[in-house]
Amino acid sequence: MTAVLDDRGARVLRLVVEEYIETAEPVGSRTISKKMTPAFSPATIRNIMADLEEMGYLCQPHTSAGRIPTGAGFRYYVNHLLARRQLARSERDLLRKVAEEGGTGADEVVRHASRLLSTLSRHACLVVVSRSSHQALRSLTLLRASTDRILLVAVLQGGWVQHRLIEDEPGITAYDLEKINAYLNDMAVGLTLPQLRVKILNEMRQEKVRYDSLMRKALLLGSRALAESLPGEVYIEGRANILEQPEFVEDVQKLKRILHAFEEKSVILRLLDAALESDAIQVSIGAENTVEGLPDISVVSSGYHQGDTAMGSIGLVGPVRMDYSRVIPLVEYTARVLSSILEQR
Amino acid sequence: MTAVLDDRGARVLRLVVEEYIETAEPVGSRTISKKMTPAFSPATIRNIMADLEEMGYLCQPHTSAGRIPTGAGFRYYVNHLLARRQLARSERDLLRKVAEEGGTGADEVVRHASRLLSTLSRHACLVVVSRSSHQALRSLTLLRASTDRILLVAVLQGGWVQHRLIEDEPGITAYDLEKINAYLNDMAVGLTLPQLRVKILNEMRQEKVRYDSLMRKALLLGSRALAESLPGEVYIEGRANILEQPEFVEDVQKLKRILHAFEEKSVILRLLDAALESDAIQVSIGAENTVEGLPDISVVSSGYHQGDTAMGSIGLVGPVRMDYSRVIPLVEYTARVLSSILEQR
DNA sequence: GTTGGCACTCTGCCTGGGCGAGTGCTAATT
DNA sequence: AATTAGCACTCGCCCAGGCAGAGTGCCAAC
Repeated sequence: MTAVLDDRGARVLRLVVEEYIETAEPVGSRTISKKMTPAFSPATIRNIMADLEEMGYLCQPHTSAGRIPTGAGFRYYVNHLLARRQLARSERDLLRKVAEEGGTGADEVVRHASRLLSTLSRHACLVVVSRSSHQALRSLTLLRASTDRILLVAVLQGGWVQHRLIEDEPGITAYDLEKINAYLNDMAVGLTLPQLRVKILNEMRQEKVRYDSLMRKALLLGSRALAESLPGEVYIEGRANILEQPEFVEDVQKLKRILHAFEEKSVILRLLDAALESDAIQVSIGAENTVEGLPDISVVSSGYHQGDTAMGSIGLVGPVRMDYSRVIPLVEYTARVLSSILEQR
Repeated sequence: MTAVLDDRGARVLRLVVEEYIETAEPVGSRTISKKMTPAFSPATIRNIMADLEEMGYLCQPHTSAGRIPTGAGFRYYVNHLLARRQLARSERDLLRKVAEEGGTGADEVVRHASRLLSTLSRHACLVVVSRSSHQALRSLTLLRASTDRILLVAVLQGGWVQHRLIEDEPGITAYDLEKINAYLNDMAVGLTLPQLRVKILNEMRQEKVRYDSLMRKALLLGSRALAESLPGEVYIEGRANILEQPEFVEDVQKLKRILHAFEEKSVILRLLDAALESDAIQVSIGAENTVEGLPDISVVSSGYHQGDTAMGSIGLVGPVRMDYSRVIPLVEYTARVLSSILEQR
């Protein structure tokens, strides 16, 4: 699979890929011949291209059209041939500046960055904000929301706010609630949500709890609130950008599949899965991603973090024929900016 | 404009519209002739259709094709000819059942209903949850979110929760915050947010406030938190459904415009504007809506409410050639279910 | 190893003719 | 006076055929 190419072959492959990225049309030997330095005649190029085809890097949509890169071809290109284009200073500044003005809440910042990234890249941008099980609690408050519902508000390290409604334990007065708040807060602050959950379950087994009905209520409410882990948030910006890609517009089936995928949170999560735990950039080309039925898209994604804890991932979705040399640095830089902004809070 | 049709004309118009809704193709005189009871020959139908064209209800895409209804034709159909189809009992039950299981928070319920409506109708469904200026506050709480930020949590009548981060007034201790909470809560409960805002501004002018620094801080925080009214929420479900419509698929420009519109909150708001304050169903056909540049879509929408206060609106977006006889009752019923579910909390 | 030449293949595009659907008009019919 | 049959006409659509262009593979020459 990973047959190594000699210098000439690599150059041709690179030119074919880049030409194809630009035009979305099969690339012929003449075109490459003109672009090569040192120049070779079309005939020579044809020979080389035939070799590349044999190795599985190129293919012909039909006899006697030009060639287009295969998935493997793109993969080789990304792994070995990619000249990572520097972002223009103006773009870097724009990204940083706009992202910094993104709003007060951490969620807003993330969303803002994603919108910006989608505009700059002209691709659809997905973001996952994983409700981190690593963020420590800064405060935990229960409020009465209605006669039979209580609102749990959790503020996490770094400006993340979560709330959740829980069914009420009957007979909790406002006064009780205050006590319970104080009690839970004492227990909770500094822990992560999963840690808190374990702690609560442990406490509940303690002897003393049996005799203190208030404590019992507090623990019950707490355990109920944390029964399911808080779900992550998913944002998508720039969906309309997928219509900029001729290969999607020409095939409505693909369009449908992509738009459908965008409506399922679980699918998005799987698309950005790879990037979640790592800060390195992840490139999934064509069928490489873990989602069945989307063999025509590439995902370029990166995790972002807050201090030491992974917070989520951000990524672009486009056709296999993506301009990786531009998209990769864009995503990389955005993730970095995001991390650095989040760090400051 | 509103030229009244005689019985025959009305029948032909109705058949043309319904046929066109079904097939998306221009409708010829022969087709109508076969469907009419009592039957008329194609020639007669042609005469009638020519009359309808003169009145502006029909038009021909080109000489010697069949006819398609104009916007005015659809309008006349909706206003005078529409046989409102009953929803199947199964659909009604499904809608009600699923919507009732929609979750704990009011937002979740709304979102759920919208998702369901989009599936049943096979159109894109928009919902606006207007952060009502009519909902009374049930509680108002300030929490420390970080060293220089405070979190405002507002619980409104009926299970709506809002939060917002505000910049801190320096030097507010946890103890202060508790006092401030008690003070603000006293003032706020039972008022709507705009009312509270006015009250706060009034209080600030009072003499006594000058001498009580805590009160001053409280009012300052309050006024800052309410400086901008809380924005509404917008949800869109079933975007992929617009690809089910041949007229959109065939024209990428339309597709782009629609998808772009879906990415702008303000545009969505304007699309559902008409329905916001009224509980009656609103039908905007083609260019009738208030958004420039979307002359090809129809919006069928209805407000929903909670008790006596309007909460927002829900609507379907599709091509002008929508099956109004089905879509209208669907939206109507969903809005009603939504209102009744919200009432129970 | 590289190149020029050549025959071949395939697509895209244009053209023209035939077909079908639909129309408008007029004259005949009821 | 309303309806209908008949007829000539107009388009859009589909298909076949032809042509141009781009590209290929192979072979022989450099």
